[in-house]
Amino acid sequence: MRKLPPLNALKSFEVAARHLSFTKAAEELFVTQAAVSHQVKALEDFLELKLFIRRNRSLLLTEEGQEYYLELRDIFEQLAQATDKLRLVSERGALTVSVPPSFAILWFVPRLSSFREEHPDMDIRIKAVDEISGSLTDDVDVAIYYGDGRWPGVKAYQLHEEYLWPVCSPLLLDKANIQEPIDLFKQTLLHDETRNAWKDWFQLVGLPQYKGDNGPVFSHSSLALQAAVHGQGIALANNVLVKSEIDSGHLVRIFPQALQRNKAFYLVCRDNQAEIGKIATFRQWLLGLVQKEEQEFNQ
Amino acid sequence: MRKLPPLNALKSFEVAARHLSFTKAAEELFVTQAAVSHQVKALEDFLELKLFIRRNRSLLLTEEGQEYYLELRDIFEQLAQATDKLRLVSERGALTVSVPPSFAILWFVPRLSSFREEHPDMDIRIKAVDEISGSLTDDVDVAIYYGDGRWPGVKAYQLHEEYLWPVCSPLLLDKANIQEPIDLFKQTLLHDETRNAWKDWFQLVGLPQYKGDNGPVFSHSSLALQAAVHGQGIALANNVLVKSEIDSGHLVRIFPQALQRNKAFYLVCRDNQAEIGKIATFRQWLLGLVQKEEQEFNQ
DNA sequence: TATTTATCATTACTTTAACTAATGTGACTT
DNA sequence: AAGTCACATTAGTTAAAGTAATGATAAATA
Repeated sequence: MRKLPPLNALKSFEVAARHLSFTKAAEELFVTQAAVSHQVKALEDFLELKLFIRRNRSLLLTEEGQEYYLELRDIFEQLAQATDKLRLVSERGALTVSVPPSFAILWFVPRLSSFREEHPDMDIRIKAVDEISGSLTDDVDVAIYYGDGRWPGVKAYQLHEEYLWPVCSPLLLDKANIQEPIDLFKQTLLHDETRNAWKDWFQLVGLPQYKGDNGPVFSHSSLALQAAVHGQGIALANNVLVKSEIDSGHLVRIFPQALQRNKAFYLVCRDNQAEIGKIATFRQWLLGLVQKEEQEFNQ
Repeated sequence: MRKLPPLNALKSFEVAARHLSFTKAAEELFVTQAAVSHQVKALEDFLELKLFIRRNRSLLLTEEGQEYYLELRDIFEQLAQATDKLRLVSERGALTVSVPPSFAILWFVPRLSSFREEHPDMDIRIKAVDEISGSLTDDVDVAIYYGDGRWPGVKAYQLHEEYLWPVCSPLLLDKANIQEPIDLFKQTLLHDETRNAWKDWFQLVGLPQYKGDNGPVFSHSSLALQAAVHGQGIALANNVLVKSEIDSGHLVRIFPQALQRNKAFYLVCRDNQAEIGKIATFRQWLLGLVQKEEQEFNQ
């Protein structure tokens, strides 16, 4: 039927053309430079034309090579996308979600059983990651990001309205005689890595002179909350993350003032994958759950 | 970088999906059924899902397989096109032209030297073919078709206005005393395989009762003209094909009546290749030449 | 119901394609 | 002039693809 060029040679060519170097291409392909040289030569022999101009220290594409490369790049891109998509259209098999650790522990994992009930065929693989940037990598299908909702190349769906509340354990509240914000000056403040949060809160309640920088700093807000549960001080907690500890009575909210931060947790996926099978299923479940919980809260 | 599926396995899959049969796919790929089976299995293993549902006498695609197949088909189509194009963008290397034999001998080949002069880097490979249908095959880039200009999937450019003229050698005309069309009744008529041409011509000149079916039949009009040159009878000749023999005086036109047939020679190429390098170059030369010759004729 | 047939799967083996290691080549660098 | 960098080449190895033979299954046929 069709007489297609040697496909594996095309792959070598595409990579070599992208790097304009056989040596670098070989690294990317985990083969030797000689292998790339062979493959490119085989392709050139098949096509009966030169794709590269070999200068001694530099490699450049011929006109034909340049044109072919651009088309091949698109073709391989399409192939990669079609293949990605394939993995995601079926309801069976796993979906990998990257989640910030605190959100995972305090909110996401406790709610996962509801997903398993609704979608027993679909497994969720959770990957806790600290760095947002670049966490939507090859092996990750969707992610939870914390931020302002503006990230390039992705679709982001906000989950909750979020605030920061001062919280502490009921025991501490009993014995410490905390009536007004100014009473916190004598207390240990617990910090996570969101900088200046306490300072901003004191500003909010009309105490701008206090920096609120005493007390231990935890790498993750879940650790700060854990410390608060154990009566080690007052934490400034995200309403979403702290919800279950408040519901269970392990922590109490000690003032009505809530600090708004223009940041929230977002469900994030690649722009062009938003509507495909598993990803849409997962999004519907997650956004539905958030909505349901907010309705219950407002009743 | 990207983790692409095994490319050769994709090819086997695409063919198998097209035929819905491993056996037929194997035939197309010139391998055994087992080879296709292995390749498809390897692909399914890589993707971790089934592409086919194997029933005992029938093979069908799973939903995922169907979706993947449709995308792959497009991708391979694009690849084939990009590769074809590549061969044709460069001015170097050959362009293969399929030409009906008579047109080749009488018109095309004699004019080829002008092309070589204008485009010394570009070789023309001529393939004389009798059958128009399907002559624009894999190995042929452009073709000359004879017909009404309507063929699906191709671009067709008409070359000349065409008519049929009665012609014979000057010697025969001398000795045979031919004054009016009715005098041809006593002459040997030479036929090529365009059926009913003489009959139609007699109808044109008001002699519908004569079928004009005596005389030898030649498989190609060039042979009929060759017979006419040797004084063996009167031929009904295409004005384009006979031009050089008339110019040289080997044949003379014996009546002014010209039979119109709504058919002509066309330059034909694949729809989507009309504007690429060599093909456009060749078309410009050919159409330009035709136009120049017609201008000279009209002066 | 038994037999044949068509089609894909599987296994053990062979062939071919891809890759490697070592070395060569030519031009720029120092 | 010696060193280095990057691709080419050659000969030999490894891995992928393919084959041949056989097995399994279910539909078609007798």
